[in-house]
Amino acid sequence: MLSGDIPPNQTIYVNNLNEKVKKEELKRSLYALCSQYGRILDVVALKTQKLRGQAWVVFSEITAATNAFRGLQDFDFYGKKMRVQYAKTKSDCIAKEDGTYAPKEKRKKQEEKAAEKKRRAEEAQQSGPNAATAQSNGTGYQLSRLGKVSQEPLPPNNILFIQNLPDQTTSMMLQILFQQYPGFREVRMIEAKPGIAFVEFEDDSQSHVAMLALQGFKITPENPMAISYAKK
DNA sequence: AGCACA
Repeated sequence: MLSGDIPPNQTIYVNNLNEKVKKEELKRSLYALCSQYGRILDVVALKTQKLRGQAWVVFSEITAATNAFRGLQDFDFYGKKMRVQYAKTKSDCIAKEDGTYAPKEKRKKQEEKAAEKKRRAEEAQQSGPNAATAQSNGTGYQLSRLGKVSQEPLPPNNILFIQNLPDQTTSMMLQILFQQYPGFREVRMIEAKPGIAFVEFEDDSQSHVAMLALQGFKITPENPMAISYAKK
């Protein structure tokens, strides 16, 4: 078995990831994908020579990690099959929770950190706040956004209309989520209209299944997506 | 292939 000798851990270790994906997007997409299995406390990814192509997703429960471990094995993610294992050690954010956290043995890692920081600057990517670091939200609805969500009842349609998406959402993120449901065809986003998207399925019943499954799904903790049928 | 986190 792939898990080999590694005992269950509430953090999963994922590798064989597409190294071309920018770090922030990678983390956000992993957050979105893994949220289906439970509450996520943190997503860690580094693009250093040694650590690119890998990530750690920290769940609040081991059971969630176990479900993700099984459910996401070989999942097609940015064109590569995810390989999932349990992490070998406890994540810092967990250690901090249970009081066992001990600051690192410094030096030697410092150089790596510095290099990473430099790389990040070169990447010159637009960044948002934490995003994937998530959690501790409670009821966190963004009222300004939700106010804009229209809620008229509409007749079934094979095309879904998605609202209240966070600004950093990409069509690839939505594809990763929606392609898990049968009949998926494509995602369409409009540059001029942030926060919304259209997702097309082959027929009404298939779009309905996806709508039920992903209704209220949070790509970030503040943005539960509002899914309705598109207008004809 | 590669198991980190300020």
